Amino acid sequence: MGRPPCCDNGVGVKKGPWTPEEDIVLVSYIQQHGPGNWRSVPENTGLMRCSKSCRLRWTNYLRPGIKRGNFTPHEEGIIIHLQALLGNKWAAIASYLPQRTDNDIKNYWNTHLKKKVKRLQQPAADSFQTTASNAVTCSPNYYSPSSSHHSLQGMQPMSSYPHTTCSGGAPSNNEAMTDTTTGVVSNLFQAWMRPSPAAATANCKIAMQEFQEEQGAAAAASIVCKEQMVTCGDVNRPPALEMVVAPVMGASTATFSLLEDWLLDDMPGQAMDGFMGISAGCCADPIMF
DNA sequence: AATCCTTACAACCGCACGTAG
DNA sequence: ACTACGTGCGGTTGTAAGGAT
Repeated sequence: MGRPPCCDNGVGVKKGPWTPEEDIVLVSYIQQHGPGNWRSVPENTGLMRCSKSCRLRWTNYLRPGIKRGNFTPHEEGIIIHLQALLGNKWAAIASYLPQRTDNDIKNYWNTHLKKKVKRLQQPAADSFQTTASNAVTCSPNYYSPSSSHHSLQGMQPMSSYPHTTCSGGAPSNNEAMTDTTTGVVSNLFQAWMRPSPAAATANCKIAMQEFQEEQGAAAAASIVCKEQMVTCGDVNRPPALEMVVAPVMGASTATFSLLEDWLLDDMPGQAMDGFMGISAGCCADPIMF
């Protein structure tokens, strides 16, 4: 189509870090006119910036409601789970953490979490529960409904992820996933976030049904949801929902229980408590939320 | 104290999609 | 149907700050 590169590759376009003065100009303009029509922003404000740069500065830094600073263990857990489920779909992941930008999450993953996960997976590689069909066992955990800490409870993406288009960019390791499958995975993820195990199971089954309708029974058989009674010390925990997501996840090799073990290891008591809603050391097995 | 290396994060780049004309 | 534009997204780069030597 021969679209010219970006806007404003012309002479006099400023690059590099934004100054406070530029920020003020941009924010005050957006306060008056609202975000959008970015092409007109440099023209109307006199900013020597490309429209794209203005948009990025706003969405990644100046936009109200953005949380800055360290990621909490809870946020880390969400990112790790979602990255394993969805791959490098940062915008989709960011939709579950409305206070964080996709850029923030992407940077945090690249600089912190990727290394951590890799470090974890390396020594434990032999214990991966992979089957001949390259199945990956995921153990999403149960969020205790009685706990005020089940932080994922009720959490929904800001936008309806299954309808989000995944455009552009280099192929991720989950590229083989179809849009439908991505939606199903998202539905499953939401399903096991349900506060009550019954609701979680029900939602998972619904997601399964949808998948079956669209992909056929054989494909649907690759996703197994089951209930599981878990005894943890002297505590009888409600049925946990366990998903086995196999071909759906393709080459993804993350084992959630390992990730969770890492989270347990890494998290000091109170953060742990906030994340899991239970005390550490209760279970040697995959953690029950 | 100076230099080199590593880390963290802001910003840029290029591509793809949706849509209005 | 085609084109141009506006925007979103993911990957990559640039750079400042802190740490190691």
